Amino acid sequence: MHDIRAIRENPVAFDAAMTRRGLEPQSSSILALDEARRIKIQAAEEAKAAQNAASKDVGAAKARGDNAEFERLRTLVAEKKDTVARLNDEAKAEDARLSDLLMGLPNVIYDDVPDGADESDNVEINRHGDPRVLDFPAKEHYELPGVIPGMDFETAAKLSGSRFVVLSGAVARIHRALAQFMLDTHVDENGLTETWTPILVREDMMLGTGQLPKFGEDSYQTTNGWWLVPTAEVTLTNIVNGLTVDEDYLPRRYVAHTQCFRSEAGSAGRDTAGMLRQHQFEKVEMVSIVHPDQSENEQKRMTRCAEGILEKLGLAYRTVNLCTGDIGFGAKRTYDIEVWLPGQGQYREISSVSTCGDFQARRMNARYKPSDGGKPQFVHTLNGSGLAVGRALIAVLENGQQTDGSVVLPDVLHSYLSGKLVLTTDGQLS
RNA sequence: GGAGACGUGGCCGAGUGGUCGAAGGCGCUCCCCUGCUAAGGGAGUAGGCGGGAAACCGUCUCGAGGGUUCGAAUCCCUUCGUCUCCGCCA
Repeated sequence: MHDIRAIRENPVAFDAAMTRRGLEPQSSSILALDEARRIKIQAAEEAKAAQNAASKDVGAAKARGDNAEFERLRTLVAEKKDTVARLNDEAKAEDARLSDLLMGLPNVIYDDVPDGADESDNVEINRHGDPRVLDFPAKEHYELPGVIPGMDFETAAKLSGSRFVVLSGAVARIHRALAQFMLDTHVDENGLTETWTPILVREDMMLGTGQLPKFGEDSYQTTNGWWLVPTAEVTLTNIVNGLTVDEDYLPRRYVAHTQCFRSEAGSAGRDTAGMLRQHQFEKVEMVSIVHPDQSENEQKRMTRCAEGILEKLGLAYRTVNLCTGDIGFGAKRTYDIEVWLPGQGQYREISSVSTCGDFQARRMNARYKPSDGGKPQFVHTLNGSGLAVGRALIAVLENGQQTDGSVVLPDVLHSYLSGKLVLTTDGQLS
């Protein structure tokens, strides 16, 4: 949601911001709606003020016991009522029109976000480790002999359809180990608060974080109106929905390991092999609710948290600043972290760390009360994957592959795998 | 799933149709007094929206939405949530 006052004050800047998003200038239609809305509000409030004043006179007459005057005034006020109701409805309608328009417009992007049309224009800002060079043809994760028995797409298709998977045995264990490792690291070393949330949410929550109203096609909804979260960003961020917290409540740093559900509408045919892109997947998600002055540092901090997981897993990655054509609806800036996948011979997204400024906070009406006693201000919200578990599994499997087809797993998983850090070619841990 | 109760300001808690944005208490802020890890006195203490340079004015908000009424925190409906009892259950 955008600050209508800011648009009023500087419509040119707002149009420039929307243009960077590839949209037409919006300010003239916004300001027209705003003007109409304010006129209606004024008219409605003036009429209501008159009615309220008259109603007091009615009460006074009644109290006095002046029945004739009471009846006369009562009729008079009754007549005003219709006008007030009409003007009020009109004001609400104008307000809704403006709100609908604003809710559908994406966040204003920071200046240091590169211009560009698609992911090829993203700008690399960090790189760690060297892509592993194999002296044999690299396999994709689902081609590895030790993986095949534990990653069953046929059974999943029978159960649920395409873009689902059944994991079993060692592969399922490694998948779980990765999630636990990430969660523990974030809690023990990064100071995030472990959180467990619902994954079915009300529509308002999806509006709050920006999945709705524009991207309903990307998520699933139950018959009674709940939405399955596409990411725990929805629940973790909306924890502060509707709240005005004390300043010293901030920052709030959450991490949760949850299932995520995405329809993947529009990505038909893409990444159909393996478990890179699924309708249901797990993710360890980080969310920070911070004071506006802290959000710039916080994005760096969160990015380091995500990168740290990859470093501990011994995986090569690069971090890119998403360009204007690739960045999401609610973000002001997004750093994607891409892990090297030998099987594909390329870097693929495994984490996305976004700062949303006060964009989501305005939608959620999430504020903090300054310690100095000032008026409540909107908080800033950030979210980042730390990491996508399924993709981390892929990365670990592909990067650990050996000449003989076995897979050597990262040392940090030692305690999570009972010390068995090799996935043998027949699918066992040893 | 069935039956019932409840939802007021930062907190507690009055208020069942009339000048109530809302008594009182607590907490907090400022001032005075006192003079020492006590007490007392006074004032102030929600937010959104609209108008205004500002002071300030108007409007809305007593979980949320709608309705009845000249007028609702108070009556009605819907909805969300909490609690109690019964049933069921991982």
